[in-house]
Amino acid sequence: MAGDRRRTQKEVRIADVARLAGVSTATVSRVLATPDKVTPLTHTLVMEAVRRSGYIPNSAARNLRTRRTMMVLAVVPNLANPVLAQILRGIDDELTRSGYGLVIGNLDNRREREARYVDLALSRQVDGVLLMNGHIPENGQRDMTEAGLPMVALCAAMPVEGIPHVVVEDREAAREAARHLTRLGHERLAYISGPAGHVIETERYAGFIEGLREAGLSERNCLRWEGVFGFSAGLTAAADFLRIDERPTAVFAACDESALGFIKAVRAAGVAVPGDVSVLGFDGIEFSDYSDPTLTTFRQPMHEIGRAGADILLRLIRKEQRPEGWNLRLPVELLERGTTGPAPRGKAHPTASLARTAGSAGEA
Amino acid sequence: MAGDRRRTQKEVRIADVARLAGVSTATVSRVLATPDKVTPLTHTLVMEAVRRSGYIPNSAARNLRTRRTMMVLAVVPNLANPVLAQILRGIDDELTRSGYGLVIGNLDNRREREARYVDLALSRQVDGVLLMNGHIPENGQRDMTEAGLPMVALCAAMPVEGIPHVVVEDREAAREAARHLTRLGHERLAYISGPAGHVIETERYAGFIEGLREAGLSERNCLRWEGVFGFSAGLTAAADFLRIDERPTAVFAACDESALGFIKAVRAAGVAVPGDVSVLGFDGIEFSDYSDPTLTTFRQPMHEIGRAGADILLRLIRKEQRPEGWNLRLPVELLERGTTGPAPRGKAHPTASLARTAGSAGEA
DNA sequence: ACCGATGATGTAATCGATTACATTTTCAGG
DNA sequence: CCTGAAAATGTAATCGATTACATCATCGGT
Repeated sequence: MAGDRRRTQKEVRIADVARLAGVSTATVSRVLATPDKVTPLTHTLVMEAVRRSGYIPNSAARNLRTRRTMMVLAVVPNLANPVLAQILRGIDDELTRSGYGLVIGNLDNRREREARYVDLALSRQVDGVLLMNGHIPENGQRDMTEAGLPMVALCAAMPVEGIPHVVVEDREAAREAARHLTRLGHERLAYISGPAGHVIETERYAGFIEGLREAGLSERNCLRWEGVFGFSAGLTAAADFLRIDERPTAVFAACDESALGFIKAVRAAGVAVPGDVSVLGFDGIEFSDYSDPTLTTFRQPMHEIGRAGADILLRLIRKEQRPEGWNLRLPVELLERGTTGPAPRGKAHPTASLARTAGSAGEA
Repeated sequence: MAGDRRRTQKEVRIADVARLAGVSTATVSRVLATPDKVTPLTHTLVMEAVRRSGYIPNSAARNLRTRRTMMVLAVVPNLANPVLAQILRGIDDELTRSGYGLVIGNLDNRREREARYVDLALSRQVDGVLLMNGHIPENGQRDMTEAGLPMVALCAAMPVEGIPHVVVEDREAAREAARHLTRLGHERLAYISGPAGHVIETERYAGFIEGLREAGLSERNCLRWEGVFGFSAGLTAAADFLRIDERPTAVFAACDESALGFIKAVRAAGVAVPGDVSVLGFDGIEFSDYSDPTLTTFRQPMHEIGRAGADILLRLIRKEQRPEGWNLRLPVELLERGTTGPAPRGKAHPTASLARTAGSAGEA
């Protein structure tokens, strides 16, 4: 009766099971962990005791002893980003297959949030870390490398050596973007960037310019609008676009949302897509196929990025010898859809009526 | 030299810090946990030792002793769903504020995945659970309630008593949907459902029918297409729609993706939205404002659902007395945008040319 | 100058599993 | 039937923190 009231639900410990089964705790543990090291009889005995008592091992105790938590931390800049969400699904798939759990380290685009996840990792609350934020998180005092925890970078390679990464062919894709657009006859282009200085951002821009050069153009033919990954970048870019005298006839956006934001805003102002301006996205999010017109874009293998990244991380955790293929560069696929078309011909200002900043400073 | 090689990175334990600072482990622990219970001198001494040694408490040990993990599990049907992603952001915000971490239990729409998260919860790997899947997860043997863990249901109330929930006014909203559409003169309606039997699904349908009744119609005026939460439901619904003789003039979809899928498919077949058919969504995902035309829909307070749910859970974890407001029904807001308009008048078949299943079985 | 209360610190038990090592059982081979 | 290796099981140390309890120091009040 005494000491009875405070535990509404019984806490069953391994010792209870052992007593119930008439064996030692060691044997119970073995039955659960290595069933083949145990007599069939004891096995059934113990399992029955487990069943009857409703025993579930306490993971804190287990983690302490085994020095493993079977948990992985995924640090993402923004949980709500559809690309990252898909990558997380891929990660989750692979982790689940190996019995690992997923802890989300959502930065919500605020870098100061990293500190918390550094602590999480360094306190060994997880066995490994997947980084999708393009750099090593730090908390002011220390950074994540200090723990000696297995880490893998996704989407963007790390600025330091020794961390395997899974990325896509950003540069090549951007080059193809330039090829695609110039081939359609576009000569005045624009680029809506992601966050300045971001690795993949830099890659994509560089690739785009390279592609322009190949086509006999240069970066002087290409406007650059600074932005973030999101709709807003497209909106502000569009605002500028509409203000411009000699408008670009093709726009390459570093992500689909920017592209879609841009399209919405310019169409609202009467600009036709792709009639007046072609728009090319990047990512291939599900929604890009449901806009009107459907968005021409590059499809990233999002699920596979996550899956492969998690796979590599698990191998690191298991301390497998580093084989080839610790670094992956996955290809992307150009989806030619409805928002790109031939450059408008003839007049320099396809939408001259809207160009308010200059009368008609035309050229050809 | 011996035993030196296997630890590339030193594992600093609390005892090391204690020795370095010339105090006991208890004091070190106190400095870190309850700094006010300690002399300023010892405080600096210990902190200095912590700094010098790079000590970080081992969370497994701490969790074992304190019986807390400072982690919360969120069970979601589908991580990539934009509504759930936004809710997760809200959850994360609130958890972060209290120093809690977030473990994701992604079901990926496969119910058998629940088992794993039941184990996770029952093994006390987390301090509480947020359920967004509309029922109590089980693993065949046992279900989540057995652990006596704090739980809160989000989006959908639980079929059992005793679990606080945060939901939105699904029924009221659906009634308003009916009101909105009938007021525009629509009399032949259709409903694209979510997964059959899903709580919120049931609520929304019931509300919609109620609304129709109020307008003097009945469920005989309303087609019902079974679906899931996603684009595909809209596509299949559209396929059926296009096949129909007497087409509905207004469609209410249980989620924005279904609505958008429907719109894409019918427009591809030459049906005008909202000219020939009005479409009303639910959720108010970010994209719904970037489709063309922009989607008329109900905006859920997604972030707030997550935030409030996490808040309640944290209070449960802290064993606060149950005040009022453990159950929340948040309002939704109708966003009247571009996909709903007056019912097409005159001919019974606004798009008769497309109705291939019947010649012209018109009426009015 | 002494007492008791208050506050700071130390000692050691504790959380609940895993596992190294010791012990017992089993069984093939002589 | 005996022997020794292999297999099964048991005993107890261990993981690394927190915290109850014991001890010691401090200090105001008389």
